[in-house]
Amino acid sequence: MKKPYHHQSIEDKWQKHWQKKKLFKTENSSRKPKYYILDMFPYPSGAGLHVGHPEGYTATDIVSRYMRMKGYNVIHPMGWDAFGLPAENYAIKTKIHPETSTLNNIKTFKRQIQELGFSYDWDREIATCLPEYYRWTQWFFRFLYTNGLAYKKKAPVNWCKNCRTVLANEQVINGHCDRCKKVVIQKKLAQWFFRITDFIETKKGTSGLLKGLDKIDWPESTKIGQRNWIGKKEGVIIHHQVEGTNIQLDTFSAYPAWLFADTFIVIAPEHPLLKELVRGVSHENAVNDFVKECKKMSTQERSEENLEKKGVFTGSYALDSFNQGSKMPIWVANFALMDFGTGIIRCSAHDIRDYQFASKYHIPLKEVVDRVNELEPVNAHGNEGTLKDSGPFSGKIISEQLIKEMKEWIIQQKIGKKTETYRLRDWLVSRQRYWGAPIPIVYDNEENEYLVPEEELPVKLPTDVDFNPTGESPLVHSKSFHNPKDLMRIERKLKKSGVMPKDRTLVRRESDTMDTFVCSSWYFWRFMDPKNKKAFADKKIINRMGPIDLYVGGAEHTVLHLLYARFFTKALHRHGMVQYDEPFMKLRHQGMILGEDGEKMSKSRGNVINPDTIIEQYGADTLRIYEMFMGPFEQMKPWSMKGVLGVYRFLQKVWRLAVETPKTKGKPQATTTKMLHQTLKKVTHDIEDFKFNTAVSQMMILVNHLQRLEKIPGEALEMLLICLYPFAPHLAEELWEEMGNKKMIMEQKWPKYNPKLAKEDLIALPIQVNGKLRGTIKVDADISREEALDLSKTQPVVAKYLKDKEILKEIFVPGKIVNLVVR
RNA sequence: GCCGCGGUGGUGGAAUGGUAUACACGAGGGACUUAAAAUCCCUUGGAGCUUGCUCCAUGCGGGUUCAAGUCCCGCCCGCGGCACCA
Repeated sequence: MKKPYHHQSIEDKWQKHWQKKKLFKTENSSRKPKYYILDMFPYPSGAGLHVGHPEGYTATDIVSRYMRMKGYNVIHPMGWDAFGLPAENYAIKTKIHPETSTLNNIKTFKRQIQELGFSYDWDREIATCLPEYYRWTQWFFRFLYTNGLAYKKKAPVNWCKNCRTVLANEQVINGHCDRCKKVVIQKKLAQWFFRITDFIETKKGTSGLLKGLDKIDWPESTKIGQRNWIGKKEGVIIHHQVEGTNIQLDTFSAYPAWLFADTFIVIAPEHPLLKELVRGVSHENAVNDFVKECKKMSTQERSEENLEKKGVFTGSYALDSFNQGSKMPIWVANFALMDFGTGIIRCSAHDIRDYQFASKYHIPLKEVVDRVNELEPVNAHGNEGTLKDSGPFSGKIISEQLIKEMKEWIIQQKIGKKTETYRLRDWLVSRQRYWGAPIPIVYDNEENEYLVPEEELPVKLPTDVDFNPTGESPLVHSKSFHNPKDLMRIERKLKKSGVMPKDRTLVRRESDTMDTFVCSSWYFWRFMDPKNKKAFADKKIINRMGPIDLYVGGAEHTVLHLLYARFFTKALHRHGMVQYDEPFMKLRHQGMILGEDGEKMSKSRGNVINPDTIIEQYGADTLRIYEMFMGPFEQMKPWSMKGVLGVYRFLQKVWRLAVETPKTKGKPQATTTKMLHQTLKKVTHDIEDFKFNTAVSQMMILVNHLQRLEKIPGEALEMLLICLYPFAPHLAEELWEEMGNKKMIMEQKWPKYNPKLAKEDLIALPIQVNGKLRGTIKVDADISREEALDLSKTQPVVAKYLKDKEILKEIFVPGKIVNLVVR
């Protein structure tokens, strides 16, 4: 009876069956324990699904199917991160409305994802660009605003001339736009910010963005990435009086070892105190010119590594708090940055940058450590040397302990205080773009801002817009967006509630939209209660179904998305809306899949693999298993068509085993039973540890074994199919049915392996002499020490090495090894 | 410069301090076949010779240990992140 493995019809059959019967629908009311497994939802790009997507999705699908068999109520949803620049840029080029292209892309993505047979509950599908979703994104804006966590500020912002929009700090890579790679410049604009910095440290019972990391199961490198991004530095602030005035200048120091060496001070050109420091007309002119020159430069130019260090003397001196009686000239310098420390720096010969600056302008320097090499300035961050000319610290060797003492001394002497600085800034969320959620704010004739009342949400995106970027949001010129009738209605409501004075009139809406990262900062809650019309999600439900037990996605979201989602969770927690203050309990990243040439897949290189082609030729089950078998989940790895074929052959082998090999009802032989339990054990542990590649190889070992049998015991086939099911659900389901089972394989319980049966009872015990392998003996696994040693010594291959030697030491590790140390 | 990750056969990779190279790919040989494909079986880290034994191999150099791919110290190389950071 020959019947070929026909993957197309099998996969089509089971996918239809699953969908028609809604077999993966999750009820929030289930009595089973919940387990929430989430993929980072994709941006539905025009290019369609990338082979990198199914890598993560297969992993979560394996865990989902496994956990369901273990008796959990698994919530496993999928949706679309559907707002964003690419759709808008596409609209500019082709005049196709972003909504049209996005919905089209979603269709393609959904088809492709469904063809891979993932067990998503499609009744929970969401798309962030739909009004019923972004209504709640706007609700979150209201929530943050109401609680003082959203504010508008005129600030120098990162501006991309090409995209004609503001970018968050996180979207500026080396001074270049994250999207178009063009140089980013600074521009002063009124922008909306979220107060994420209020959540860095633990406060009011909500763990901070730093502390919270300690209690979650995330890759250590990701935690470190978040800590670095937050960039907490503990140090001291030093106070200085400006000579002849009451002005106080504060400088920051993270490492106070060299403070006695400092001889001059530099201040950032943007610093508000600068004006008050300028003395005399000539200095005033020079400073004004210099500030103007600095303003002309872009961030990129100003942070160029070998930018010429430039500065101008202000005419003022600060009194040195360390060296009594000394005066420190105050300079404006282009390397002093307003957004680090206090914007003012104490400078010394022990910093290469400061040293170069001082040499150029002939500013006197002082050294507090003897230099080894006269030509080189001592590195400021080195931690070697003995201090001299350093007040009470002269003669002491620099050490962690000494730094501590110096900090204490500074506080005692009242010349400074302890402080922390952070790299993290508040999150700039305004975007001068169309394809995003409108910010729910209106303005009156005096430019006062008001929140759009909740019942007026969603503030819908209009369709009468011109996409060509002008630097203003396309919404500015939309007539329907600023419809006077709507504004009057909102005005009446605002006046009625007493928020807005009677003598004013609303004139316009806020026409900026929100950063798409806002939409993706809360989507995991919407999945829990996607149809809710009264709230973004029911409070009881988000406490019941959350937090996310397992979150899987690319490592490129190490900072941005993960930090923002944590911030949202903490904001809700602080205001009593949710019981947990971390959203993602366990996080794993999939490694990037490279092209066959070992390079990143890209259209221009022509090394892109289309999942559709693989599915058509080899089937979804092959693609799924291949991507798991490629290598360690989190590791980067190149694609191999030959490898795909190998997996396909494996599945065909399984097929033939089940369909062509005669079955027997009897108990499997001892060796087969052993291998079954070993496989079950390994697959169980490997799924839980995300070691899918070795789980697959163990199943291959089992299949190779079974293939050699004349008849295959039914029990063995059953167990193999159960192990295989999470990986290749279509094939497993089909063969399960083929075996004559009435119930589906997905309804089976995940069997517990028998540790006794999984254990080998006869082992090949290696015998070493002086650590070198000299032979192995077949023995009982729990052989005694004496027996093992005796047996070892009498082995001819071993005895040869023991002849005329004195045995110094006998090592026996039960079940592992014998080592005889001789001389 | 700082932080993180990695370096094992021809290739992807496996290995709680305990037989390094599982599993897969590729290659070679054989069976089946008129032939090919498919399938199955055998061989496959390197070197040497006396062909079943010896030596050498986990980026390099040291160390700890009865025993190191694994732990420690010092380097080299590749990848990723941050960086005029006071």
